[in-house]
Amino acid sequence: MDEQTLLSIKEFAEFTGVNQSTLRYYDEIGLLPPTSRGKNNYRCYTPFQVITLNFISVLSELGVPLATIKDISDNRTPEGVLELLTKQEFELNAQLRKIQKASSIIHTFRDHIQVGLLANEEAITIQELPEDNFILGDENDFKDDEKFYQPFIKFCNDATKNRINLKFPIGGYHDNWDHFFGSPSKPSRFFSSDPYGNNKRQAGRYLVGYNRGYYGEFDDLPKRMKDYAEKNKLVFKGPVYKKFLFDEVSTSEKDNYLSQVAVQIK
Amino acid sequence: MDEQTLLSIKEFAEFTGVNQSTLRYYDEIGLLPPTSRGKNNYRCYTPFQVITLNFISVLSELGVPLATIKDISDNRTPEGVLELLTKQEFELNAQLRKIQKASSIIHTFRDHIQVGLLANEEAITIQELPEDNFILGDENDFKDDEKFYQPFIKFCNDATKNRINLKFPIGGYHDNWDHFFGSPSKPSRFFSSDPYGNNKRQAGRYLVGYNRGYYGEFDDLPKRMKDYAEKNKLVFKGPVYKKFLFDEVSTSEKDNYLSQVAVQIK
DNA sequence: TTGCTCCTCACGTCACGTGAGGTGGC
DNA sequence: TTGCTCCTCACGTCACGTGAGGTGGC
Repeated sequence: MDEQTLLSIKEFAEFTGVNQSTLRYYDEIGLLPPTSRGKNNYRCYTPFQVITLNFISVLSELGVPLATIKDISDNRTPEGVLELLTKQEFELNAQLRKIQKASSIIHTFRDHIQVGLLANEEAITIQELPEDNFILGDENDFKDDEKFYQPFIKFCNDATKNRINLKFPIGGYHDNWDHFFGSPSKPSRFFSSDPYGNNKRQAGRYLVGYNRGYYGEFDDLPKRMKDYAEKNKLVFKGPVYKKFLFDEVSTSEKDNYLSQVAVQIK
Repeated sequence: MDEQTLLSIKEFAEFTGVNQSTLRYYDEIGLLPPTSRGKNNYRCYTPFQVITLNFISVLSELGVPLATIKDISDNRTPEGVLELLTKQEFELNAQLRKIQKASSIIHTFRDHIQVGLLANEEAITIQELPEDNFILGDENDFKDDEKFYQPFIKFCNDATKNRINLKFPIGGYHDNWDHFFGSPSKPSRFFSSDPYGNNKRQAGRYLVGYNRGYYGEFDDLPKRMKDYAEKNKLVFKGPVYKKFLFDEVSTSEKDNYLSQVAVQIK
């Protein structure tokens, strides 16, 4: 093995896309020492170490600790490496599912904000809404004229039990229009806008209104929607859905939260 | 907001699955300070901060730096958050592709090792092999009686140009049987066992032999395969494929590398 | 007194990245 | 002399995790 056929740290880094300082670190911890040292004490790698390093970096990028990789590598046998790889394929599937879940969470939030930005906030409008999945929480129990902190805490508490993933946006649900009109800030239940949820908001024509203000503040929106419905001879059916298009996540000012209220029309 | 409706750090950690020490750290860097401090200086969180924290942890788990999250969060507007999320959805797709690529690399290595473990190393056998994708490198140029270090370095050098991902297992390719028989350790080309490659090893009947030893050491395997073919009146067609089932990655001893040689039978 | 929950501060850790200061051959 | 590649050593960084030692109310 003459020196011409060995790789300098620069070439080795270029072939593998791994930083030189990372290579020195791998040398330091004994994970991948160069095959030899040339004149000037330069590190020399054999071309085939490209294969080893590439394998190491695939595992490392997947989050396998270097100590684990070193353990296997120090005492590598086909059986041992096979076991690691089998475990990793399993792990990879878990990672894939996690990313897909994160993707759907981000998509749902993005969708909420986008609907908010496109909304004509002042107007009450009739809209054709598509089917929408969600998961309902247990029935809320408002004692006296309590705010919704307690019911919300209960909703969080029961989340695991109800298979609710609290990372999706959360909305309010009223059994029917009269319930909403009577106590607009006290939803019968909370729901999670989980696209894999097994409750469905039907596709169809909805009367939709918006309101700026903190969670539960609807000002005169219930009345404006009712007036609109009476003027246009509309009859409501089914539950009332409240979504918080702008909330904690997307606005710093509480007065600027944007709620959407939707109820289906017969 | 009386203290009963505020969450202790313990409850907050339980609702969100985030460690208490992480919460203290988020407080310290100003990313998510508790709404207030109770008696004893205890941290008190409002229930709705569950939403904020969940959002933070989704982003953080995707690798968004806390400093970036804090920047957006400090001055959050629907437009700003929308922009971040749009960027993140793009990023997520890149992550997905990366994981899928890693998955196929790991699967391919696993497959190589598994074939090696199941192989009857002593025997020359006729096997029905499935179609197999790969990517061919440029033609090798062996000067004099040079070892394959130089050609291999050239293969690595040209990898990007040839769209070869060096993270997949690498094998040797001979244009035909005579070339292999004449110089078994000097393949015409190297190839990468990339399942998305656009070269294909045909499905069909192959004569397959194995040999223990370092890269390029085939001992009497060529002769044994030839003898077997003559005895059984087999005629070879097409190229010879050499795979390294056990290599740098799966064995520490060079003498224990396991090569597989396969050539199609008419 | 014991248990429990919380507090702060300091230090450790993982996998590097970033200089600072120096070498050695063209 | 200048440029280039490499070296070592020290220190920084990111996002926490882990104690150690202390408080405060039942």
